[in-house]
Amino acid sequence: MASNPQGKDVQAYPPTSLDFINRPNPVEPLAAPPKHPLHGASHLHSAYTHDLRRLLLDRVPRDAAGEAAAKRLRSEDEGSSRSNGTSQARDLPSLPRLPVRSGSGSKASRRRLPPTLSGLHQPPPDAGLLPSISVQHPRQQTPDAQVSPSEVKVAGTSNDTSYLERNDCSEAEKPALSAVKSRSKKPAKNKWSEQETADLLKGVAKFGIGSWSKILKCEEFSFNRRTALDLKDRFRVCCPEHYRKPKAQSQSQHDNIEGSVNKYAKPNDRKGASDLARLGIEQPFQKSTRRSRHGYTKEQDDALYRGFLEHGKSWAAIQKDEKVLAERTPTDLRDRFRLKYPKEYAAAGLAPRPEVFPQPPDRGSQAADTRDSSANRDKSTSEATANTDVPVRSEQPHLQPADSSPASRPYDPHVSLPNDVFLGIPADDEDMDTEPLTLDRGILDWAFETTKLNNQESSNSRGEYAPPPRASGTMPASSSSFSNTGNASALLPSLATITAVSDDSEQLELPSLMQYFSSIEGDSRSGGNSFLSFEELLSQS
DNA sequence: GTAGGGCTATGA
DNA sequence: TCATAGCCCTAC
Repeated sequence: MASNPQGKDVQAYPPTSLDFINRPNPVEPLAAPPKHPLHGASHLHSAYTHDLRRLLLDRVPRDAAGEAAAKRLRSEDEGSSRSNGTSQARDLPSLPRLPVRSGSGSKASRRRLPPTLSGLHQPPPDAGLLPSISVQHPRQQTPDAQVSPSEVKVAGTSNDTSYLERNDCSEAEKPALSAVKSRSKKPAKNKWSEQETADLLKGVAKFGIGSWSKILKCEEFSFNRRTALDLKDRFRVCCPEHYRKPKAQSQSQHDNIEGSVNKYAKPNDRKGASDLARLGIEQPFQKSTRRSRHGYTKEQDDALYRGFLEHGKSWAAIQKDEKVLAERTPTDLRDRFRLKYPKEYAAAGLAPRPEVFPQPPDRGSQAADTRDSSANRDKSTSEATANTDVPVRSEQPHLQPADSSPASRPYDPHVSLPNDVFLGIPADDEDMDTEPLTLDRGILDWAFETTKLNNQESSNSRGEYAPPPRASGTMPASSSSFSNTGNASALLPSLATITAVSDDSEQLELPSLMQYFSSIEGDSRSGGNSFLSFEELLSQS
């Protein structure tokens, strides 16, 4: 802590964005002086130098509010020097004010999010100007790389929620995750074009109803990011009369099917015989040879369980032994038992059922990779299930799998929630009242690993924060390391804990992304206590 | 015959 | 459009 000529303490580092964030709430001032978010050194918020204040005012856009603030400052300066000559007013910065909810009298005690955490899973608004911290594929920033404004905009408004698709969270964290997901997960509509529909119908004419994957893979036809499921759904809309004859015994169900078709299908979505003829489809569609589905009765389930107790996993023996299961194949029985009694199934040393989430090429990026990783995940969950004797599927019925879902994709810092609560992008204040912000757990891995590293390495005995190795240039893979490091999950606060902060003065202190940026930029100061200020970030861009 | 894992019908 | 679960394919 240095001293200015007036003898007052000033902070020993340029103000970072987090300093502005941690400015006391004008509604509910902090009882304790704020600390630096990285090394915990206290600094007085009222100790900004006059030069800094002038600098900040120069940076503030000279809109009406900015002019008013400048005028206010000037008048305060003059007034204070005229009146008592004290430097108190001079030392109080007149920074841009935090937004204060109008008419918030009754909500003045509204809980404030720990600002250090609230934006960590979000890139800065101009993230495209900064080097990638992607886990697996860091973006190659060439010196002449130009980022168009539209690209930055896309990064800031993406609907991608991959950073939310995690299944390694605790039960307490799930509500928070689902809340954010429900807020941000809104995939864009991908309407079927006439050409796509024509290709679909031709494909059905060629391969038959139900061969959706074959149609999808056939190079003869082209589809815009469709899955086999999409093809089936589209065909059901276009040709309901060809798709799965409704159950004869239930006229109401038949009505429902027709009703649902009419509900969603526009008149020109329905394809009649004339439409098919125009596409060169003269023959009726080949029906699927697939057996129709039959739900299991309680009697069948009981018989299956009984048979398993007697014959173990000899499904054929069970099928022969239980009359009520005569219509099922041994594999059917295996499938049902796997689903209905996962615990017993795992106890028999069998792998749990794989979870399938078909994705179009672009949504899943690389289908082959998805499947490979999905298989790996299944193996790992199988081992976990066998070891813990806990049915994985029944424990996590609503979670997307980590690998086949977007969760498996690397953490992408260029994907963010549409609002940044502290970097100036307008935020929906009402949402903030009811929905917690979430933090990508990968950052916690990193924090934990870094802390551990600092404790181990005596070279940094002053306890200073050490940035990640510059050579890697990547953030640590989050899901695997976190789920496998029980220590990390034990030492770090759960998401629920973070979002449930009730004491306004409590703020978790985690390493800043700014620090990381400075390290991968090769800043020689990165090992010390210097941090990139706004000025430096702007100048580097 | 069984296991692993993919495909797709069904209904919301 | 999606989640669920019954059905299916293939390797061993």
